[in-house]
Parts: sequence; structure tokens; C-alpha cells
Amino acid sequence: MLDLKFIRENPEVVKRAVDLKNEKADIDRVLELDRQRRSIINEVEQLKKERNDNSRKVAELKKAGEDAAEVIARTKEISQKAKELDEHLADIQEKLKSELDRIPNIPHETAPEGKDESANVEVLRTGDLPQFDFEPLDHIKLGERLDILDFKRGGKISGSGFPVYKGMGARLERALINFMIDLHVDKHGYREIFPPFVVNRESMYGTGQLPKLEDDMYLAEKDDLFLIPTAEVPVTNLHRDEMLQGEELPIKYVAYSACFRREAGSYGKDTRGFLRVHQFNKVEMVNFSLPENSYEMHEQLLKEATEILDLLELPYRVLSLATGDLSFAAAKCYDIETWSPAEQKWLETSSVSNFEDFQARRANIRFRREKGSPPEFVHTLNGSGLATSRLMVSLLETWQTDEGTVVIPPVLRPYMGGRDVIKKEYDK
RNA sequence: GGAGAGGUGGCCGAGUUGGCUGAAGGCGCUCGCCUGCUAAGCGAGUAUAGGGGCAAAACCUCUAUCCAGGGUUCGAAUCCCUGCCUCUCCGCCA
Repeated sequence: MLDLKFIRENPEVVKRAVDLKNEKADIDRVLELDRQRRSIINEVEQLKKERNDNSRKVAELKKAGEDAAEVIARTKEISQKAKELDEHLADIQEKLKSELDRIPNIPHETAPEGKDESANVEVLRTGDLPQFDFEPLDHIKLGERLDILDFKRGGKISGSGFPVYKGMGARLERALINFMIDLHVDKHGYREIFPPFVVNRESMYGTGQLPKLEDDMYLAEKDDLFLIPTAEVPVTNLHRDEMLQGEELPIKYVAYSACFRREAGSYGKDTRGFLRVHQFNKVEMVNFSLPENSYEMHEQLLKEATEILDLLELPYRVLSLATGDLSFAAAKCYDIETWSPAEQKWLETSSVSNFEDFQARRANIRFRREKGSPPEFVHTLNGSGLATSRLMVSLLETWQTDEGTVVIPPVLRPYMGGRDVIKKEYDK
């Protein structure tokens, strides 16, 4: 959410931002509603003052043993009028809020301008794409041959998009998660959080998933609880409605969670194997930062995420997302993509975003620089570090051998009981 | 799931026959004074949001806020209803 005062004072900046993000939001209507709102507030507060004055008078009269009937009668009318105006005000404010909720965050000046992903700018590319002197298998065939992934049975027990990991596949998944969390905790100074995977509406609103993305999420209707699409939601909301102290910033949390996405509207797109699934695992980093440091932290967050790929010895590239491709709440975002030799294309394995104070304002996460300083909103950032599903695609395909086995990257071997290769179980 | 208790300011904690109570008192914190240092002591201050005034800040003023929403009333932290949360006991399950 943007600051209403800012919108009032900079309507052109906001209108431009809405266009850049391909969003629809009626700024003129917001301004008009704001005008109405303030005028009603003026009126209603005047009435309330009168009412309060009169009530006090009644108390005095009664104490003095005099008759207050006339004042009471007069005040009754005032109260009635104030009540009606309050209702009108509530109505206006509700409309204003629903308009405000549709206004996206303003893209940062360093985000490349452009209406869709074709305008994204590659800012970094490392490693050579793997070359094979045999025909590389895709992750699905590899998974089947080695009997470590089972998409068919996942479909049976849950539905398509719910993969099953087996044997060394399950072990590898767990190894990746542990390796990533350990690196962030031990080397990058993160505090580990193991959050709930189900959250309430307020939390979904706080990080900006609601109201826009309600249909993309699984909802347990009986309890009005949502399955989280990312650990960003519970972890960012950890400090919802809180006042932090300046000296505790930055706060860096890392959390593993399963992530659930309905992917409504993308049926038939990238449906093979791990490319687009309804449940996947992700290690997420969340930062709460001083406003003036958030862009520095954004770059740092990117490095912390890509270090995983350096250590796994996987080639990747980094894109700076164009304004039109940025998510609703983001001011700036880097996507990290890893290479799939079988698909011959780049796969998004991480998104690293700076939301500035957009989420903080929605979720009311503030801080004081020092005792007695006025409250300010923190900046929030987050980055996948990383999502395992597509990472698994690149990993299996890149590290495969001509025997149909998969070499385990050295950094993961301690997590794999010292094994250096995944073979068929009966080949052992 | 059944029965009961409760949700007040950064914290603790008064206030429940409705009326200067934004809210006693204490702790904490900030500033000042004082004692050779520390401790103790003394004095003052110490919420947030919104509206209006001011070119703007300082500041002034008003409104709202005692879990949330609704109701009764001239007037509610105090009475009534609903919801949420916490705690205790019983049952059930891991």
C-alpha cells in the first residue's frame, strides 16, 4: 500500500507507476474519495466536539441538581446526526481502501522500463552451459530410471503437480534444503525460522497476496485459512503490527517451507514434471531493513542466493525485471535462472525482491531509530534461496552421466551420507 | 468437543453502583539537579493514528483509540450482544 498523503501530493508519479506495472487503478477516484473523506471528517468531528461538550454540561447540571432535559434533547439530535455521518464516512473509507489496495508499488528508478518480460535485462551470467557427448535425458526420465521421482503416483494420491520423491531423491531434496539453510545461517548471518504453513487472511493481506491473488491460493474454507504460497508470508508477518527498535535492524530470517500454488489459469503451460507444480519446497530469506540500506541489502541478498548455485556448480543468469514484469508489491526484483540442458531453456529458481515500505505499510511493521524517535516503516525484502523443484531439474540434468546416473555435487555429499553418485538402487 | 476465568499504555497493575480517566500507582526510559565515582535521592517529561491551523517545521487545536465489531445512553474502559485470542479443568487425539 502506498501512503495516501504521497498519492495526494504526487498523483502523476503514481499514475505513471500504475501504467508501468500494467495495473488498473483509478487515481482520480482515489483523490476524489480522499477529498470527500476529509470533508466528512471535518464535519463529523465538529459534531462530536459539540456532543462531548454537551455531555459534560449534563454532568455539571446534574451534579448541581438542575434540570438537564433540554440539553439532553438537543444533544440527542447531534448524536444522531454524527452517527449518520459516521456511517457515510465508513462507506467512503471502505471504497477508498479498496481502491488503494489496487495501487501497486512504484518501480524503482533502476528497474528497466518495459511492458513485459521481453524487456527484462540480463545483468549477470556465469559458467558455461554444460556440453554432453551423449543425448542428455530430461529430469523426468532420469527420475524414473533411477526410481527417485514418482510423478504418476503423486497424481494418483493427490493430483497432477504433486510430486513424490523416493529413496535418494527424497534424500537429495532434504540435502539441498539443509545445505542451503546451513549456508545462510552459518555464513550469511541468518536466523532460522520454521513457520506455520497455513496462515490467516490478515497475513495474506500484509504481504500483498490478497486481495489480488486469492484464486491462486489453496483455501481451507472451514477455517478461512490459506496454505502459504511461500514462506515469505508467515515470516514477514512475524513482525506485523510491531514496533521494532532501530538497533535490531537489519533482521535476517531464513525459513524452509513447503509452498502451495493453485496455478489457476496456467493449465497446460510447463506442465511436465517439476516445471510447474502445486507443491514444492523452498528456502526463503526475508530481510527487514532500514530504509536507507534496502538497496544495498537487495544486492547482498542476490549474492547470498547465487552463492548456492556457485557452490552447486550450476550455471545461471540473473535478470533485472522490467517494470511491467514486476510483481504487484515489488519495487525492484532480480530473477535467478538456472539452465535445463534437456529443455534447452532457462528456468526461474529464485526471485529476489525489494518491497521498500509497501508491505510494511500494509502489515504495519515499524521501527524507531532511537527511543523517542518517531515511528517509521521498515523496508522488507525477500529472496528464494532457493526453490528446490526447478533447481532439481537443472541439477539432475546437468550432473547426469552417460550411464544414466547422477553425480552428487561435492558440497552436498556430506548431506548424502558421503555418497558421490545416485544410481539405481539394485546397481549398488 | 464440554465447563469456567480473563483480555487496560513499553511492561506490571488500579479502575466494573456509567460522568474532566488517554486513563491512578509502580517499573522502565529520556532530560535536568545533586552526591568525589557507582548506587541511592530529587524534579520534569514519556502513546499512536487521523482532521484542521501555519508557506513549512516547531507548535497549537480537535477527533478517535482501555482485544475487534455492533448495541443501549446526553455520555461507556465500565452495561448488553457477537467474534477473536489467552489461561484453567474435563474429555478426545498425536
